[in-house]
Amino acid sequence: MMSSNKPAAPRAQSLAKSILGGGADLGLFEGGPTGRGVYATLRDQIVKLDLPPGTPLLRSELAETHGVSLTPLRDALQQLAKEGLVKIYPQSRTLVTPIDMSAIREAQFMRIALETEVVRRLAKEIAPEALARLRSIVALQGSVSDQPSDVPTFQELDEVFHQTLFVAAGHVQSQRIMRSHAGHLERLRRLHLDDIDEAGRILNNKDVIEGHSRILDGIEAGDAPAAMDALRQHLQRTVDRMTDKRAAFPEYFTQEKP
Amino acid sequence: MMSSNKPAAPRAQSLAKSILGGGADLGLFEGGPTGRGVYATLRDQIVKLDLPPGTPLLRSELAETHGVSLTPLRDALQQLAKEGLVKIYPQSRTLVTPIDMSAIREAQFMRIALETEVVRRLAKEIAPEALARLRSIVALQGSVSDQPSDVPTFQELDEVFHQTLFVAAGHVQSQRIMRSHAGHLERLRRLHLDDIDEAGRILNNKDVIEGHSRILDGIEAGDAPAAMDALRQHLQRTVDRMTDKRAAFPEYFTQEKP
DNA sequence: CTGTTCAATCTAATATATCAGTTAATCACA
DNA sequence: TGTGATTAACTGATATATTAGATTGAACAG
Repeated sequence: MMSSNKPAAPRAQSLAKSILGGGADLGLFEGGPTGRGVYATLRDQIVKLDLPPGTPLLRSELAETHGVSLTPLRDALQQLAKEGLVKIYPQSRTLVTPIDMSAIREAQFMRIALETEVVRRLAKEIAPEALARLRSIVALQGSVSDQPSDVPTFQELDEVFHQTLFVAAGHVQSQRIMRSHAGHLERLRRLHLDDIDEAGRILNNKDVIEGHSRILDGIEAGDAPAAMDALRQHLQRTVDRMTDKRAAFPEYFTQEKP
Repeated sequence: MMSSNKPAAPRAQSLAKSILGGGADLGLFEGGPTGRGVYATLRDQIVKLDLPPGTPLLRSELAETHGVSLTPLRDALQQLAKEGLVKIYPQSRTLVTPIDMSAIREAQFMRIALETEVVRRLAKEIAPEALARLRSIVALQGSVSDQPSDVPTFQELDEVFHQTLFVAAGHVQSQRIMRSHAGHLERLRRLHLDDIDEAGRILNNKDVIEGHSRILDGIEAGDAPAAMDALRQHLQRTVDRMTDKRAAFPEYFTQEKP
């Protein structure tokens, strides 16, 4: 496993892009192409905090800005509301929602539950080519440097790894459903990624790679409890690193009881 | 535990209704009250197979039949499409989808994964009043007879039990998300429930009650593996009883490779 | 008889208008 | 000064009209 100080190799970048390139809507948008385009744009802006929590979304303005009529815009806002990223107040107004820690906990719960079950099943049976693919992803991660400029690529490969687990288990759809409810978590993650030093701390490449390896070791050995424990520790470690950003950005979060 | 040949006691029925009474949309519909009403009606018809797979849904007719305009009808159809119950062909037509076994497998996978994690967490920590509540639900199930007329009530209590597990673990939202993708499974179940003799065989009260009790025993003993295994067996037993209805109703199902 | 082309019809997506409810500002009164 | 009522403006939900794409059937050619 080599660690290089150059930008991520083209292979690492292209693999991540080709698998994850699909786009923001995860196939969950219903409606025509116009609405889909507005939805993707708005979702991106919300998740990237370009439209921060509390922002009022004025339909007449948005329709003009995006050059669309009220109907596809409505479709887009309804989908965003279903994901909890927007709150539509009937007959009144539409606001970007604050980051909701309970939604985040739910997303984390779902992830742990679903992915643990995936790993359990893979430990019982996995196609050799799937295991080989997972191993090669981990190896590819090892070729990505710790440089801040490579953080996005490493993170994408991390996502590829986890997605490949679901693919191998034949349950991609569950991952899609799970991810479609992860908008709050994405925003929280964004608060961290905006700080590149901190991002580096969160995504400690060596730790992540080791975690992935231990998961695969358990799977390969047919040892479901070991694989599941490795995954739990891996995911828990990720969660623990999310230092509480609420003190720095209280206005971004829902008010929660102590 | 007494088994009576009279219709389910009012308490059993009222408890189930008061908890599950919420309605068909699980809070996932976005749009106004008109669209919500049409959505609920259509979903009910689809799930009950009153609108069987393959049925074309003509918007002009539906709008007239339900006394609504095209916009709320559109909202309703889009939500149904998101749940996979309807397929909207752009610029062309809208059809009720066939029952998709892969969607059913996904729903079952999600259920097993989420509920196993719930049970695991409850075995580590559960509020005494929550455990008492679960025990009382099981006791109430024991008071429901095996009579065919009591099948709906028993089934509802079954749902109450499982929902209460999620409530106790603080993850009701995950269950809602899971159930919102269970329309295909609901239709398959419907094929069975239409045959009351078979429904009785599927829902063997004593087995179900015993399964619930073993889950709670594991939880109460703080024995996560035992509780989880009990749940797995319980859910697996339910799945196994779903005899393959495809031979009898091939036209209701998607074509699958053998 | 089969395949291709074309036009009419049908249906969903989008555009625009109207209705229904909410909100904020102003005024009157105590 | 504070409170309640009124009204105009604003915004989302619904209704209706138009556009864009798909489908079907008829006619024609080989």
